[in-house]
Amino acid sequence: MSVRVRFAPSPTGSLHIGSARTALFNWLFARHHGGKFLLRIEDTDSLRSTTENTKSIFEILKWLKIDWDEEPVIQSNRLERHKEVANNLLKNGAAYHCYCSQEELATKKERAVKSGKSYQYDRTCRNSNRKIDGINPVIRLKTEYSGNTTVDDIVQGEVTIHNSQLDDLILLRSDGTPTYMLSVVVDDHDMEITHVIRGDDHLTNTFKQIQIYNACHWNVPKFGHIPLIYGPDGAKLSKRHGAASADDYRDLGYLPEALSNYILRLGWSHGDDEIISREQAIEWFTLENVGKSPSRFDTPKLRSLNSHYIMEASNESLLERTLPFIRCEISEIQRSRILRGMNGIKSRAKTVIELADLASIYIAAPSNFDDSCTKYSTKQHIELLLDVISIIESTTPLLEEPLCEYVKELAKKKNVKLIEIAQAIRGALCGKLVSPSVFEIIEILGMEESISRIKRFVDYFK
RNA sequence: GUCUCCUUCGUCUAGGGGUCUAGGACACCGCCCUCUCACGGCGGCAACACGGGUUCAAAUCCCGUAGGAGACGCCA
Repeated sequence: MSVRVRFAPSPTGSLHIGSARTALFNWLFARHHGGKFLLRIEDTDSLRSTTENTKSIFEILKWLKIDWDEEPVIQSNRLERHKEVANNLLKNGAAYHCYCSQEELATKKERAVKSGKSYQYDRTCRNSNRKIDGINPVIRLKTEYSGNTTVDDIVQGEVTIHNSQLDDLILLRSDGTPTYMLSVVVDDHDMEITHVIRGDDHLTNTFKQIQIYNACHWNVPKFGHIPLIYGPDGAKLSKRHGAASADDYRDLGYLPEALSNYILRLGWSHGDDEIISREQAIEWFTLENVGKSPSRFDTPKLRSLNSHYIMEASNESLLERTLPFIRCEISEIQRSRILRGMNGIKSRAKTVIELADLASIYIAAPSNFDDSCTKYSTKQHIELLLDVISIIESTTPLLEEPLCEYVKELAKKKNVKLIEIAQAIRGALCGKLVSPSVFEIIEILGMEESISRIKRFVDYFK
Protein backbone atom coordinates (compact mmCIF):
# COMPACT_ATOMS: atom_id res chain seq x y z
CA MET A 1 0.00 0.00 0.00
CA SER A 2 1.45 3.36 -0.95
CA VAL A 3 1.94 6.10 1.57
CA ARG A 4 -0.68 8.82 1.93
CA VAL A 5 -0.16 11.57 4.47
CA ARG A 6 -1.92 14.80 5.13
CA PHE A 7 -1.32 18.19 6.65
CA ALA A 8 -4.44 19.55 8.31
CA PRO A 9 -4.17 23.16 9.47
CA SER A 10 -7.02 25.20 10.91
CA PRO A 11 -7.27 28.53 9.14
CA THR A 12 -7.60 30.48 12.37
CA GLY A 13 -4.42 32.46 11.85
CA SER A 14 -1.19 32.44 9.93
CA LEU A 15 0.83 29.25 9.78
CA HIS A 16 2.76 28.67 13.01
CA ILE A 17 6.38 27.74 12.55
CA GLY A 18 5.70 24.44 14.33
CA SER A 19 2.91 23.68 11.88
CA ALA A 20 5.21 24.58 9.02
CA ARG A 21 7.61 21.96 10.32
CA THR A 22 4.80 19.41 10.62
CA ALA A 23 3.90 20.17 7.01
CA LEU A 24 7.53 19.79 5.94
CA PHE A 25 7.94 16.47 7.75
CA ASN A 26 4.76 15.12 6.19
CA TRP A 27 5.87 16.32 2.78
CA LEU A 28 9.34 14.82 3.11
CA PHE A 29 7.88 11.57 4.37
CA ALA A 30 5.57 11.36 1.35
CA ARG A 31 8.28 12.28 -1.14
CA HIS A 32 10.75 9.89 0.47
CA HIS A 33 8.32 7.03 0.07
CA GLY A 34 6.99 8.11 -3.31
CA GLY A 35 3.57 8.63 -1.73
CA LYS A 36 0.99 11.40 -1.70
CA PHE A 37 0.95 14.54 0.40
CA LEU A 38 -2.57 15.89 0.91
CA LEU A 39 -4.01 19.02 2.41
CA ARG A 40 -7.10 19.30 4.54
CA ILE A 41 -8.38 22.61 5.82
CA GLU A 42 -10.02 22.14 9.19
CA ASP A 43 -12.33 25.10 9.13
CA THR A 44 -15.20 23.76 11.22
CA ASP A 45 -14.64 26.48 13.81
CA SER A 46 -16.55 28.94 11.69
CA LEU A 47 -16.09 31.76 14.16
CA ARG A 48 -12.32 31.83 13.89
CA SER A 49 -11.72 30.41 10.42
CA THR A 50 -11.38 32.73 7.44
CA THR A 51 -10.77 32.25 3.76
CA GLU A 52 -7.99 34.86 3.96
CA ASN A 53 -6.16 32.61 6.40
CA THR A 54 -6.68 29.64 4.13
CA LYS A 55 -5.27 31.60 1.25
CA SER A 56 -2.25 32.71 3.22
CA ILE A 57 -1.58 29.13 4.31
CA PHE A 58 -1.57 28.00 0.69
CA GLU A 59 0.76 30.87 -0.17
CA ILE A 60 3.26 30.25 2.57
CA LEU A 61 3.36 26.52 1.76
CA LYS A 62 4.15 27.39 -1.83
CA TRP A 63 6.79 29.82 -0.64
CA LEU A 64 8.35 26.99 1.36
CA LYS A 65 8.17 24.84 -1.79
CA ILE A 66 5.82 22.37 -0.18
CA ASP A 67 3.43 21.28 -2.89
CA TRP A 68 0.43 19.04 -2.47
CA ASP A 69 -1.18 16.32 -4.53
CA GLU A 70 -4.94 16.28 -5.16
CA GLU A 71 -7.47 19.00 -4.35
CA PRO A 72 -7.36 20.16 -0.74
CA VAL A 73 -10.22 18.78 1.31
CA ILE A 74 -12.32 21.44 2.98
CA GLN A 75 -13.63 19.95 6.17
CA SER A 76 -16.71 22.15 6.42
CA ASN A 77 -17.96 20.58 3.17
CA ARG A 78 -18.08 17.21 4.83
CA LEU A 79 -20.48 17.85 7.70
CA GLU A 80 -23.15 15.54 6.33
CA ARG A 81 -20.71 12.67 6.06
CA HIS A 82 -19.55 13.22 9.64
CA LYS A 83 -23.14 13.22 10.88
CA GLU A 84 -23.86 10.09 8.92
CA VAL A 85 -21.04 8.25 10.66
CA ALA A 86 -22.19 9.43 14.08
CA ASN A 87 -25.75 8.31 13.37
CA ASN A 88 -24.57 4.93 12.16
CA LEU A 89 -22.69 4.50 15.39
CA LEU A 90 -25.85 5.45 17.25
CA LYS A 91 -27.88 2.93 15.25
CA ASN A 92 -25.60 0.01 15.93
CA GLY A 93 -25.31 0.78 19.60
CA ALA A 94 -21.75 2.04 19.70
CA ALA A 95 -22.90 5.53 20.66
CA TYR A 96 -25.77 7.06 22.64
CA HIS A 97 -27.74 10.23 23.20
CA CYS A 98 -26.65 12.24 26.21
CA TYR A 99 -29.04 14.78 27.74
CA CYS A 100 -26.76 16.11 30.44
CA SER A 101 -26.77 19.89 30.29
CA GLN A 102 -23.55 21.86 30.09
CA GLU A 103 -24.39 23.51 33.42
CA GLU A 104 -24.87 20.12 35.03
CA LEU A 105 -21.51 18.93 33.73
CA ALA A 106 -19.75 22.11 34.72
CA THR A 107 -20.96 21.68 38.29
CA LYS A 108 -19.75 18.12 38.43
CA LYS A 109 -16.43 19.15 37.03
CA GLU A 110 -16.03 21.97 39.52
CA ARG A 111 -16.83 19.61 42.36
CA ALA A 112 -14.28 17.09 41.12
CA VAL A 113 -11.57 19.71 40.78
CA LYS A 114 -12.31 21.11 44.24
CA SER A 115 -11.93 17.74 45.87
CA GLY A 116 -8.67 17.28 44.01
CA LYS A 117 -9.91 14.56 41.71
CA SER A 118 -9.54 14.36 37.96
CA TYR A 119 -12.75 14.94 36.09
CA GLN A 120 -14.38 12.57 33.67
CA TYR A 121 -17.89 12.40 32.32
CA ASP A 122 -19.68 10.00 34.65
CA ARG A 123 -21.67 8.23 31.91
CA THR A 124 -25.00 9.11 33.50
CA CYS A 125 -26.93 8.87 30.24
CA ARG A 126 -25.13 5.77 29.08
CA ASN A 127 -26.16 3.94 32.21
CA SER A 128 -29.67 5.32 32.63
CA ASN A 129 -30.70 5.40 29.01
CA ARG A 130 -32.69 8.49 29.91
CA LYS A 131 -34.48 10.75 27.48
CA ILE A 132 -35.47 14.30 28.27
CA ASP A 133 -37.99 16.08 26.09
CA GLY A 134 -37.22 19.57 24.88
CA ILE A 135 -33.47 19.13 25.10
CA ASN A 136 -31.29 18.50 22.10
CA PRO A 137 -28.97 15.67 23.08
CA VAL A 138 -25.34 15.25 22.09
CA ILE A 139 -24.13 11.95 20.74
CA ARG A 140 -21.40 10.33 22.79
CA LEU A 141 -19.25 7.34 21.97
CA LYS A 142 -19.39 4.31 24.21
CA THR A 143 -15.72 4.02 24.93
CA GLU A 144 -14.11 0.89 26.25
CA TYR A 145 -13.33 1.36 29.91
CA SER A 146 -11.46 -1.77 30.78
CA GLY A 147 -8.05 -2.80 29.56
CA ASN A 148 -5.33 -0.76 27.90
CA THR A 149 -4.77 0.91 24.59
CA THR A 150 -1.31 0.95 23.09
CA VAL A 151 -0.11 3.13 20.27
CA ASP A 152 3.01 2.04 18.48
CA ASP A 153 4.10 5.53 17.58
CA ILE A 154 6.84 5.84 14.98
CA VAL A 155 8.43 8.74 16.83
CA GLN A 156 7.45 8.19 20.44
CA GLY A 157 7.68 4.41 20.55
CA GLU A 158 5.10 2.30 22.37
CA VAL A 159 2.80 4.37 24.51
CA THR A 160 0.15 2.70 26.64
CA ILE A 161 -2.66 4.12 28.72
CA HIS A 162 -5.42 2.57 30.77
CA ASN A 163 -8.78 2.84 29.07
CA SER A 164 -10.16 4.08 32.36
CA GLN A 165 -8.47 7.38 31.48
CA LEU A 166 -10.83 7.85 28.60
CA ASP A 167 -14.34 9.16 28.92
CA ASP A 168 -17.26 8.94 26.56
CA LEU A 169 -16.32 11.66 24.11
CA ILE A 170 -18.82 13.71 22.21
CA LEU A 171 -19.21 12.92 18.53
CA LEU A 172 -22.03 15.28 17.63
CA ARG A 173 -22.82 18.48 19.51
CA SER A 174 -26.32 19.39 20.58
CA ASP A 175 -26.60 21.64 17.54
CA GLY A 176 -25.88 18.60 15.39
CA THR A 177 -22.37 19.60 14.29
CA PRO A 178 -19.53 17.10 14.53
CA THR A 179 -16.65 17.54 16.94
CA TYR A 180 -13.03 17.69 15.90
CA MET A 181 -12.42 14.19 17.24
CA LEU A 182 -15.03 12.68 14.94
CA SER A 183 -14.16 14.78 11.90
CA VAL A 184 -10.48 13.92 11.91
CA VAL A 185 -11.10 10.23 12.13
CA VAL A 186 -13.75 10.20 9.41
CA ASP A 187 -11.69 12.41 7.10
CA ASP A 188 -8.47 10.52 7.62
CA HIS A 189 -10.31 7.30 6.91
CA ASP A 190 -12.08 8.60 3.83
CA MET A 191 -8.88 10.17 2.52
CA GLU A 192 -7.19 6.79 3.01
CA ILE A 193 -4.45 8.29 5.13
CA THR A 194 -1.83 5.70 6.00
CA HIS A 195 0.35 7.75 8.36
CA VAL A 196 -0.80 10.51 10.63
CA ILE A 197 2.18 12.76 11.34
CA ARG A 198 1.33 15.66 13.64
CA GLY A 199 2.40 17.58 16.73
CA ASP A 200 2.70 15.61 19.94
CA ASP A 201 0.06 17.76 21.55
CA HIS A 202 -2.24 15.28 19.80
CA LEU A 203 -0.71 12.21 21.36
CA THR A 204 -3.35 11.79 24.03
CA ASN A 205 -6.10 12.51 21.52
CA THR A 206 -4.87 9.51 19.61
CA PHE A 207 -6.24 7.11 22.17
CA LYS A 208 -9.69 8.63 21.87
CA GLN A 209 -9.50 8.55 18.12
CA ILE A 210 -8.52 4.90 18.13
CA GLN A 211 -11.76 4.21 20.00
CA ILE A 212 -13.66 5.83 17.15
CA TYR A 213 -11.74 3.83 14.55
CA ASN A 214 -12.56 0.65 16.44
CA ALA A 215 -16.21 1.50 16.83
CA CYS A 216 -16.41 2.02 13.07
CA HIS A 217 -14.42 -1.16 12.40
CA TRP A 218 -11.91 0.85 10.39
CA ASN A 219 -8.20 0.26 10.03
CA VAL A 220 -6.15 2.44 12.33
CA PRO A 221 -3.41 4.38 10.50
CA LYS A 222 0.15 4.55 11.78
CA PHE A 223 0.98 7.53 13.94
CA GLY A 224 4.06 9.70 14.34
CA HIS A 225 3.88 12.45 16.94
CA ILE A 226 6.61 15.00 16.59
CA PRO A 227 7.65 17.26 19.47
CA LEU A 228 6.62 20.88 19.54
CA ILE A 229 8.86 23.89 19.03
CA TYR A 230 9.44 26.15 22.00
CA GLY A 231 10.72 29.67 22.35
CA PRO A 232 14.19 30.44 23.74
CA ASP A 233 12.68 30.49 27.24
CA GLY A 234 11.25 26.99 26.95
CA ALA A 235 7.62 28.09 26.66
CA LYS A 236 5.54 27.31 23.61
CA LEU A 237 6.68 29.54 20.76
CA SER A 238 4.23 32.37 20.28
CA LYS A 239 3.88 35.96 19.11
CA ARG A 240 5.20 36.93 22.50
CA HIS A 241 8.62 35.76 21.29
CA GLY A 242 8.51 38.27 18.45
CA ALA A 243 7.86 36.00 15.53
CA ALA A 244 5.99 32.72 15.55
CA SER A 245 4.58 32.19 12.09
CA ALA A 246 6.26 31.29 8.85
CA ASP A 247 4.89 34.56 7.42
CA ASP A 248 6.68 36.47 10.15
CA TYR A 249 10.01 34.95 9.15
CA ARG A 250 9.38 35.58 5.49
CA ASP A 251 8.68 39.23 6.26
CA LEU A 252 11.79 39.39 8.41
CA GLY A 253 13.87 38.63 5.34
CA TYR A 254 14.62 34.94 5.70
CA LEU A 255 14.96 32.82 2.60
CA PRO A 256 12.62 29.82 2.31
CA GLU A 257 15.62 27.55 1.79
CA ALA A 258 17.13 28.72 5.06
CA LEU A 259 13.91 28.51 7.03
CA SER A 260 13.11 25.02 5.87
CA ASN A 261 16.68 23.83 6.41
CA TYR A 262 16.47 25.26 9.90
CA ILE A 263 13.15 23.72 10.90
CA LEU A 264 14.22 20.43 9.38
CA ARG A 265 17.26 20.30 11.65
CA LEU A 266 15.16 21.24 14.65
CA GLY A 267 14.42 17.85 16.13
CA TRP A 268 15.75 15.87 13.24
CA SER A 269 19.31 15.12 12.20
CA HIS A 270 21.42 13.14 9.82
CA GLY A 271 24.79 12.66 11.46
CA ASP A 272 26.80 15.87 11.45
CA ASP A 273 25.12 17.36 8.40
CA GLU A 274 23.91 20.93 8.79
CA ILE A 275 23.42 22.27 5.28
CA ILE A 276 20.91 19.97 3.68
CA SER A 277 19.42 20.40 0.24
CA ARG A 278 15.86 19.40 -0.55
CA GLU A 279 17.08 16.46 -2.58
CA GLN A 280 19.21 15.20 0.30
CA ALA A 281 16.38 15.80 2.75
CA ILE A 282 14.02 13.69 0.68
CA GLU A 283 16.60 10.95 0.43
CA TRP A 284 17.54 11.00 4.11
CA PHE A 285 14.31 11.77 5.90
CA THR A 286 12.87 9.16 8.18
CA LEU A 287 10.61 9.58 11.19
CA GLU A 288 12.88 7.30 13.17
CA ASN A 289 15.49 10.06 13.20
CA VAL A 290 13.12 12.55 14.75
CA GLY A 291 14.06 13.18 18.37
CA LYS A 292 11.53 12.83 21.14
CA SER A 293 12.54 15.85 23.13
CA PRO A 294 11.17 19.29 22.35
CA SER A 295 13.52 21.87 20.91
CA ARG A 296 13.96 25.59 21.31
CA PHE A 297 13.92 28.04 18.49
CA ASP A 298 17.30 29.74 18.10
CA THR A 299 17.29 32.81 15.90
CA PRO A 300 21.11 33.20 15.63
CA LYS A 301 21.35 29.78 14.05
CA LEU A 302 18.59 30.63 11.59
CA ARG A 303 20.46 33.82 10.73
CA SER A 304 23.63 31.89 10.13
CA LEU A 305 21.84 29.47 7.83
CA ASN A 306 20.20 32.39 6.08
CA SER A 307 23.55 34.01 5.47
CA HIS A 308 24.78 30.77 3.98
CA TYR A 309 21.87 30.62 1.54
CA ILE A 310 22.30 34.29 0.69
CA MET A 311 25.95 33.62 -0.20
CA GLU A 312 24.89 30.65 -2.27
CA ALA A 313 22.15 32.44 -4.21
CA SER A 314 22.84 34.07 -7.56
CA ASN A 315 23.10 37.85 -7.57
CA GLU A 316 20.16 38.12 -9.94
CA SER A 317 17.84 36.13 -7.71
CA LEU A 318 19.02 38.06 -4.66
CA LEU A 319 18.20 41.30 -6.42
CA GLU A 320 14.69 40.07 -7.14
CA ARG A 321 14.22 39.05 -3.54
CA THR A 322 15.63 42.32 -2.25
CA LEU A 323 13.46 44.62 -4.37
CA PRO A 324 10.27 44.07 -2.32
CA PHE A 325 12.15 45.22 0.77
CA ILE A 326 13.28 48.48 -0.84
CA ARG A 327 10.67 51.10 -0.13
CA CYS A 328 11.13 53.34 -3.13
CA GLU A 329 10.90 52.88 -6.88
CA ILE A 330 14.29 52.30 -8.42
CA SER A 331 15.64 53.15 -11.83
CA GLU A 332 17.44 50.90 -14.26
CA ILE A 333 20.77 52.47 -13.33
CA GLN A 334 20.21 51.99 -9.60
CA ARG A 335 19.16 48.45 -10.30
CA SER A 336 22.31 47.67 -12.21
CA ARG A 337 24.45 49.32 -9.53
CA ILE A 338 22.91 47.10 -6.86
CA LEU A 339 23.50 44.08 -9.03
CA ARG A 340 27.15 44.99 -9.54
CA GLY A 341 27.53 45.69 -5.83
CA MET A 342 25.80 42.48 -4.78
CA ASN A 343 29.02 40.52 -4.28
CA GLY A 344 30.19 43.20 -1.89
CA ILE A 345 27.01 43.33 0.17
CA LYS A 346 25.86 39.72 0.25
CA SER A 347 28.63 38.62 2.60
CA ARG A 348 27.66 41.43 4.95
CA ALA A 349 23.95 40.64 5.23
CA LYS A 350 22.25 37.90 7.19
CA THR A 351 18.73 38.72 6.05
CA VAL A 352 17.19 40.18 2.94
CA ILE A 353 16.21 43.23 4.98
CA GLU A 354 19.87 43.80 5.75
CA LEU A 355 20.63 43.28 2.09
CA ALA A 356 18.14 46.00 1.19
CA ASP A 357 19.63 48.25 3.80
CA LEU A 358 23.15 47.78 2.45
CA ALA A 359 21.92 48.25 -1.09
CA SER A 360 20.73 51.73 -0.19
CA ILE A 361 24.24 53.09 -0.80
CA TYR A 362 23.70 52.38 -4.49
CA ILE A 363 20.32 54.07 -4.56
CA ALA A 364 20.98 57.52 -3.16
CA ALA A 365 23.58 59.72 -1.52
CA PRO A 366 23.48 59.58 2.28
CA SER A 367 20.75 61.78 3.70
CA ASN A 368 22.87 62.49 6.75
CA PHE A 369 26.30 61.71 8.16
CA ASP A 370 26.72 59.58 11.27
CA ASP A 371 28.36 61.24 14.25
CA SER A 372 31.23 58.83 13.84
CA CYS A 373 32.08 60.50 10.52
CA THR A 374 33.22 63.68 12.21
CA LYS A 375 36.37 61.89 13.27
CA TYR A 376 37.32 61.82 9.59
CA SER A 377 36.24 65.35 8.76
CA THR A 378 39.24 67.32 9.98
CA LYS A 379 40.94 69.87 7.83
CA GLN A 380 43.56 67.31 6.91
CA HIS A 381 40.91 64.79 5.88
CA ILE A 382 39.14 67.38 3.75
CA GLU A 383 42.39 68.13 1.94
CA LEU A 384 42.98 64.44 1.37
CA LEU A 385 39.47 64.11 -0.04
CA LEU A 386 40.17 66.89 -2.52
CA ASP A 387 43.23 64.92 -3.63
CA VAL A 388 41.04 61.84 -3.96
CA ILE A 389 38.69 63.76 -6.22
CA SER A 390 41.63 64.51 -8.50
CA ILE A 391 42.63 60.88 -8.50
CA ILE A 392 39.10 59.83 -9.43
CA GLU A 393 39.04 62.37 -12.25
CA SER A 394 42.30 61.16 -13.68
CA THR A 395 41.70 57.43 -13.40
CA THR A 396 40.33 56.00 -16.63
CA PRO A 397 38.85 53.54 -16.74
CA LEU A 398 37.67 54.07 -13.20
CA LEU A 399 38.36 50.66 -11.75
CA GLU A 400 38.73 49.43 -8.19
CA GLU A 401 42.29 48.10 -8.43
CA PRO A 402 44.18 51.07 -9.91
CA LEU A 403 42.13 53.45 -7.78
CA CYS A 404 43.21 51.61 -4.69
CA GLU A 405 46.84 51.76 -5.80
CA TYR A 406 46.72 55.50 -6.46
CA VAL A 407 45.13 56.23 -3.10
CA LYS A 408 47.75 54.08 -1.40
CA GLU A 409 50.41 56.18 -3.14
CA LEU A 410 48.68 59.32 -1.94
CA ALA A 411 48.72 58.03 1.61
CA LYS A 412 52.41 57.29 1.35
CA LYS A 413 53.14 60.68 -0.10
CA LYS A 414 51.18 62.48 2.61
CA ASN A 415 52.55 60.17 5.25
CA VAL A 416 49.16 59.07 6.56
CA LYS A 417 47.69 55.63 7.00
CA LEU A 418 45.40 54.37 4.28
CA ILE A 419 42.63 53.95 6.80
CA GLU A 420 42.50 57.71 7.34
CA ILE A 421 41.70 58.31 3.69
CA ALA A 422 39.50 55.26 3.22
CA GLN A 423 37.29 56.08 6.18
CA ALA A 424 36.89 59.67 5.06
CA ILE A 425 35.81 58.44 1.63
CA ARG A 426 33.48 55.94 3.23
CA GLY A 427 31.86 58.58 5.34
CA ALA A 428 31.42 60.77 2.28
CA LEU A 429 29.96 58.03 0.09
CA CYS A 430 27.85 56.19 2.64
CA GLY A 431 27.28 58.51 5.57
CA LYS A 432 28.63 55.88 7.92
CA LEU A 433 31.85 54.04 8.58
CA VAL A 434 30.71 50.53 7.68
CA SER A 435 30.37 49.42 4.09
CA PRO A 436 31.92 47.32 1.36
CA SER A 437 35.25 48.39 -0.08
CA VAL A 438 35.21 52.10 -0.85
CA PHE A 439 37.11 51.60 -4.12
CA GLU A 440 34.53 49.09 -5.23
CA ILE A 441 31.78 51.55 -4.40
CA ILE A 442 33.49 54.28 -6.41
CA GLU A 443 33.86 51.99 -9.39
CA ILE A 444 30.18 51.11 -9.26
CA LEU A 445 28.88 54.63 -8.63
CA GLY A 446 31.10 56.08 -11.35
CA MET A 447 33.01 59.32 -11.45
CA GLU A 448 30.17 61.80 -11.43
CA GLU A 449 28.19 60.37 -8.53
CA SER A 450 31.29 59.59 -6.46
CA ILE A 451 32.69 63.07 -6.79
CA SER A 452 29.35 64.66 -6.13
CA ARG A 453 29.01 62.71 -2.87
CA ILE A 454 32.53 63.59 -1.78
CA LYS A 455 31.94 67.26 -2.53
CA ARG A 456 28.76 67.23 -0.46
CA PHE A 457 30.78 65.85 2.44
CA VAL A 458 33.51 68.43 1.97
CA ASP A 459 30.99 71.27 1.84
CA TYR A 460 29.15 69.93 4.86
CA PHE A 461 32.20 69.85 7.11
CA LYS A 462 34.20 72.75 5.64
C1' G B 1 -4.67 16.95 40.63
C1' U B 2 -4.68 12.61 37.00
C1' C B 3 -2.42 10.49 32.74
C1' U B 4 1.53 10.59 29.06
C1' C B 5 6.17 12.11 27.31
C1' C B 6 11.05 14.36 27.75
C1' U B 7 16.27 15.44 30.14
C1' U B 8 24.30 15.24 26.30
C1' C B 9 28.07 22.13 25.81
C1' G B 10 24.05 28.61 26.33
C1' U B 11 21.14 26.53 21.71
C1' C B 12 20.37 22.52 17.75
C1' U B 13 22.35 17.84 17.94
C1' A B 14 25.97 13.01 17.07
C1' G B 15 26.10 8.85 20.14
C1' G B 16 22.49 1.80 20.11
C1' G B 17 27.81 -1.15 26.61
C1' G B 18 34.32 -0.79 25.49
C1' U B 19 36.81 3.10 19.49
C1' C B 20 34.15 9.00 24.62
C1' U B 21 40.47 12.31 27.91
C1' A B 22 32.08 12.69 24.48
C1' G B 23 32.16 14.60 17.93
C1' G B 24 29.82 18.54 14.74
C1' A B 25 27.05 23.23 14.01
C1' C B 26 25.38 28.09 15.88
C1' A B 27 26.63 31.64 19.58
C1' C B 28 30.78 33.52 22.40
C1' C B 29 36.29 34.61 23.00
C1' G B 30 41.32 35.03 20.79
C1' C B 31 44.68 35.21 16.51
C1' C B 32 45.44 35.77 11.12
C1' C B 33 43.67 38.30 6.64
C1' U B 34 42.41 43.61 6.10
C1' C B 35 40.56 50.58 3.72
C1' U B 36 35.85 49.83 7.97
C1' C B 37 32.39 46.01 8.76
C1' A B 38 31.56 41.38 7.18
C1' C B 39 33.29 36.92 4.63
C1' G B 40 37.22 33.37 5.01
C1' G B 41 41.27 30.65 7.74
C1' C B 42 43.29 28.86 12.45
C1' G B 43 42.65 28.11 17.65
C1' G B 44 39.89 28.31 22.43
C1' C B 45 35.84 28.00 26.15
C1' A B 46 31.82 24.78 27.03
C1' A B 47 27.67 19.15 28.27
C1' C B 48 26.24 13.20 29.55
C1' A B 49 20.18 16.52 35.50
C1' C B 50 20.83 13.75 40.32
C1' G B 51 20.93 9.07 43.19
C1' G B 52 21.00 3.98 43.15
C1' G B 53 21.60 -0.61 40.64
C1' U B 54 23.10 -4.45 36.41
C1' U B 55 28.08 -5.36 34.23
C1' C B 56 34.93 -6.76 33.95
C1' A B 57 33.12 -2.10 31.56
C1' A B 58 27.44 2.63 31.21
C1' A B 59 26.29 8.99 28.14
C1' U B 60 24.47 4.27 26.34
C1' C B 61 20.45 -0.96 30.03
C1' C B 62 17.04 -0.99 34.72
C1' C B 63 14.79 1.54 39.05
C1' G B 64 13.95 5.89 41.73
C1' U B 65 14.31 11.42 42.54
C1' A B 66 14.24 16.24 40.67
C1' G B 67 13.11 19.49 36.77
C1' G B 68 10.49 20.52 32.12
C1' A B 69 6.50 19.79 28.61
C1' G B 70 1.79 18.11 26.71
C1' A B 71 -3.22 16.34 27.29
C1' C B 72 -7.44 16.16 30.37
C1' G B 73 -13.67 21.32 26.19
C1' C B 74 -20.56 20.65 23.10
C1' C B 75 -11.74 24.39 20.48
C1' A B 76 -9.08 22.51 16.68
